[in-house]
Order: sequence, then structure tokens, then C-alpha cells
Amino acid sequence: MVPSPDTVLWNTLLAGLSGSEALESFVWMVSVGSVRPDATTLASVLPAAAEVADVTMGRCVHAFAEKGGLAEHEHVLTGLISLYAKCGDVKSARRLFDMMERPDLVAYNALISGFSVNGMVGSSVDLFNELMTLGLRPNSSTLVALIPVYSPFGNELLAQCLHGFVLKSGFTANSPVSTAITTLYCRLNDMESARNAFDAMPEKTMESWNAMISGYAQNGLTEMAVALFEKMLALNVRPNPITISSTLSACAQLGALSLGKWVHRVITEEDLEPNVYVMTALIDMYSKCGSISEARSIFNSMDNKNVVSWNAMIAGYGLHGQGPEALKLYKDMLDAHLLPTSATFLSVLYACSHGGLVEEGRKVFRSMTDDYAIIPGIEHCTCMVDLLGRAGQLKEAFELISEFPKSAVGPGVWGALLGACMVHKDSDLAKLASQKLFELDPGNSGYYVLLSNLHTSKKQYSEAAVVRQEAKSRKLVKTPGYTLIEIGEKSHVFMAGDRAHPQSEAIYSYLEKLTAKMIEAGYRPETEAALYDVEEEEKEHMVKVHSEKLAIAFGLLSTASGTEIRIIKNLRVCLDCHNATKFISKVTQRLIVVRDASRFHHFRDGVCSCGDYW
DNA sequence: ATAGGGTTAG
Repeated sequence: MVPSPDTVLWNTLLAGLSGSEALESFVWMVSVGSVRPDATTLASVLPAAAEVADVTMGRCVHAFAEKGGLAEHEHVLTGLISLYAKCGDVKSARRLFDMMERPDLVAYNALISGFSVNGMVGSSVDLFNELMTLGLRPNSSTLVALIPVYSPFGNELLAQCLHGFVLKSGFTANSPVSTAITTLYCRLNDMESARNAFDAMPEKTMESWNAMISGYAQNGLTEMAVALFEKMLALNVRPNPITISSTLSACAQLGALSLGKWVHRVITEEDLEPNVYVMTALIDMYSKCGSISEARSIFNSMDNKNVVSWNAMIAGYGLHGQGPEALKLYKDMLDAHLLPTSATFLSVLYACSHGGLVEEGRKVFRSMTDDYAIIPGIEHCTCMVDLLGRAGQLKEAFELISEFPKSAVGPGVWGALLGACMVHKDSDLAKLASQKLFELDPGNSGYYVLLSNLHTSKKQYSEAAVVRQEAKSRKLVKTPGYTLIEIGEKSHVFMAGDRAHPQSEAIYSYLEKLTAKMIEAGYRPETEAALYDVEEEEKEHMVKVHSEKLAIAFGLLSTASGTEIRIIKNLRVCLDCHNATKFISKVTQRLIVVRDASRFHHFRDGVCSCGDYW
């Protein structure tokens, strides 16, 4: 069919438009009726429908193509494949691909990309292999489409191909390629190479900023993520919802409330409140930075919550030891006809465990498999052991382990059992659990410390010494503890026995006075008893003032009376510090909020919200 | 005709 000059004119017009504008013009072209769209017309309308994810419009174009005998055309088919795949209808995409006599590279790329965006790793790689077998040469589009599903443990051919490709185009100015390479390095945890690829781009796009910021956030380089976000704003690049969600995730991990509040102001300035990702990340940030009530009011203000928003809020209550609130929210969620996910159950079980809600936790655990057919994972099982352990039902916890799926029984589950043995001082079961742990997780020194402390607290000094000796002979090193406190907008970090802080003198002398008052109120420091039969070197380590006490003392010194103290620790709170903090909250009448490695403690008037189980 | 970035749980 020879196209009329009018058709060529229309096609030129359509090629210059995108998204909904192109679609509107196409509808207009058809309704005018004086010219016939040809294959070129359809091939430029289909990406427009894909761009706005309008599968209905896409189906109309498809039907139109079949009626006009254009549906066999290679370019039309490729456009349809891409459209259906992007709209999640991978089956239709595959069916059309299979209809093609000899699919070319572009068609392969369209379907590979379709599999990738739908998370179908295996199908993506299979199609890549097929393409290589046929002797087609992959181009940059092929590899950009494959990077989202690439795993270092996957296909060797793909790995070689990607490697060669990255070497060749490491300093390309092509932004989708550079962004994909940045993402690839982030996923391989090679942040230096990721940053090099990012820095080499002369013109940064929104996608590339976001790839780098989210890469930092996901790799725990939270300060870097925040710094890059600040740099972006300083260059007058406006953040979009994706930028904000990633940055908030970094603030949440960092526990930096003042930074988080600043990002909140940016959200307001940019009118990003309607975005679910942004608001869910905001809930998480407030909850992880200690402001659970602020998190709830954000949650209440949202009118388009999804499962993740609910999960984040439930997890927040669990983190803050508010078990009943978490359960109530879970029930509200079911009433709102949302389908709970595996993460929902984890959050609920976690909340039950930290709130001592044993019976409720049992019910939820059963309901997960019985009503929702979700197989319990490692974390669910760990929570259950923790839950029963807290209630002192060690035997039941031990027996339950044998009923767990094999895949779920590892260091996590045995570690939880050991933790429960610690609290309830069951050294026989503790020995059994540690034996499993030494086998399963030989590099971890934490279990040796726990077991040794348990023996010490039961005055089984020679057994404690044997455990410590064993740890020492394996050259296991403890992770150094540190505590962070924000005063105003500035962060201060303390290590155990730290004297590096400019106000060190004042802090130590204040701590001394404070300790005297605490002792008067009934505080007994863990001293001689705990240190009996401890080697000299070890003793010195234990006598050093823990970072937590230094941070709290500094906080008390630096803020007006009545101000809430908020600190963040990298390890779990030790028994003595926990006890001491209770007394500090009593004698100073301050609310002290401590975020440790796994949860929040709210100390008020001598009592901790965790109920002394953590 | 095909190509890049996001929230919870761990």
C-alpha cells in the first residue's frame, strides 16, 4: 500500500509528540477519516500508549491493526510486545513474539525488557541465551534491559557480556547506559565504581541522581545518600518522589530526626504529599527516628494507603513496644480488605513478641499458614521463638523449632533461643543452642559473649572462663559499640571510654555526680560480682564507661531540664546500661528514648517500655 | 519499533 502524502504528514506530526498528546492526535486522525494510518503511524502510537500505561488504548490500536492488515508488520508487533509487557500482560507479549517469523534484535530487546520489568529473571536470561545462540549481537539496549535482573551468581555468559560492555562504555555520555551501570555497581555493592560511573556523566538526569542516592541508601551509606541529595538541591535540581523516598530511607536508617524533618519540609514545598511511596517512607522515618505519634498522624492523613504503608505503621508500633496498637491496626487492615503480606505478619509477630502478647502471636502465626498460605520464613520463626522465650516457655519454643520449615532453621532461630535462655537463666538449653550456633555461624563472637555472661550471672565462673578462652583462641573480635546523639542540628558520636569530645571533662564529672544520685535511689552498678574471675584485659574493657552513658550525660548537660533525650546505639543495650538508664530517667525526671540494634526503649520515671526484655 | 530511578519486613 502506497501511503498518501497526507499520511506521511500525519506520521511526521505524531513522531514529534509523546504520551497522551500523541494518543489524542491519533484518535483525531482516525475520526477525521480522510487518511489511512499505516504501519509507521501505529509504530509511533504504541510507545505513546505504553508510556501512559494505557493497555485499553493499546488493545484498540491492536484491533485497528488487525482490521487494516497491519498486525503482522515487524515494527507494529515490536511496539505491541513492548506495550503489553509494560502493562504487565507478559503472556500476550510472548504470544506476539512467537508469531514473528524471525524476530530481530529490537524485538528480542523489547521482550527481554518486558520480562525484566516484570521481575521474571529466568525468562529474561533464557531469551538472552537464545539471542546469543542465534548469533545476534546484543547492543546497549539489550544490556540495559538485563541489568535489573542480573545476579553475580547467575549466568556466566551474561556476566562476561556485561563486564565487557561496562569496560567499553564506562565513560559513555549515554545516560540510560550510565545509569544502568551505576545501578549494576550499586547492586554488586561496589559503591566506588558506581560513583565513578555517575561522576563521569556530563549531564545528570533525574534517573541517574536517583540511582546513585538510592544505591547509597540501600547499601547503608546513609550519610553519602543525604550528602548527595543536598548536592542535588544545591545545584537547583528539583527532587521527584523517587528521590525523596530514597533519601527518607537513608534518614530512617541514620535515625536523624532533624534531617528527616527537613526532608518533610521539602515534600511540602514540592507538593509531593499525594505520593504513596513518599508518605510511606515518611511514616517509616518518623517511627525509626523515635516519633511514633508523628508517624501515626502521617498515616491518618493519607487517603491512598497501600499494604506497605500499613506494614510500615504496624512495624513502627512493634519497634516502640506498643503491641496492642499493632494488633489493633492489623485488625483495621483486615477490615479495610487489604491482603496481608509476609512482611505484615513479620511486623505483627515482632510487635507481639516485644509486647509479650503470647496467645495473640500464636494465633497470628497459625493464621498466616492456615488462612493465607504463607510459608513462615526465617524471621517469622525467629520471632516465634522470641515470643515463647519471653514468656518463659523455653521447652515449647525448643519443640516448635522442629516443626519449622527446614529452610527457616539457622543461626537466627537458635540465637533467639539462646537469648531467651539468657533471660530465664537456663544454662543447659543455652549450651545446646550455642553448640548449634558455633557450628552454623562460627565467625560470630556474640554467642560466646552471651553464653559467658550467662554462666557468670549464675556464678558458674569456670564455665564462663572456658567459653571466653574458646572465643579468644578463635581470635573473635567484638564489634566496637558507639552511641550517637543529636543536639540541635549537630550529631555527636561517643565510643566506650571516649575522651575525645571537647567537653569530655565536664561529661565525666557530671556522670560521677549523677551516679552518686542514682546509687542513692537504689542503683547497683554491675561491678565486682561480674568481674570475678575475669581476665585483666577483659576487666579493663568492661570497666570502660559505655558510650551510651557518655551520650546521655552529654545530652543532659546540653539541654534544658525536661527536654527529651534521644540516642541511637549500634549494638544491643547491655544489662547495666539498661538498668542505669532507668535510674537516670528517674532521678533527672527526663524521658530518654534509646534506639538500639533492634528496637526502641522509652525510659520514663525509672521504667522502660520494653518491660526489661530485649 | 527496543533502553535508566522508589517505600515496609530481613
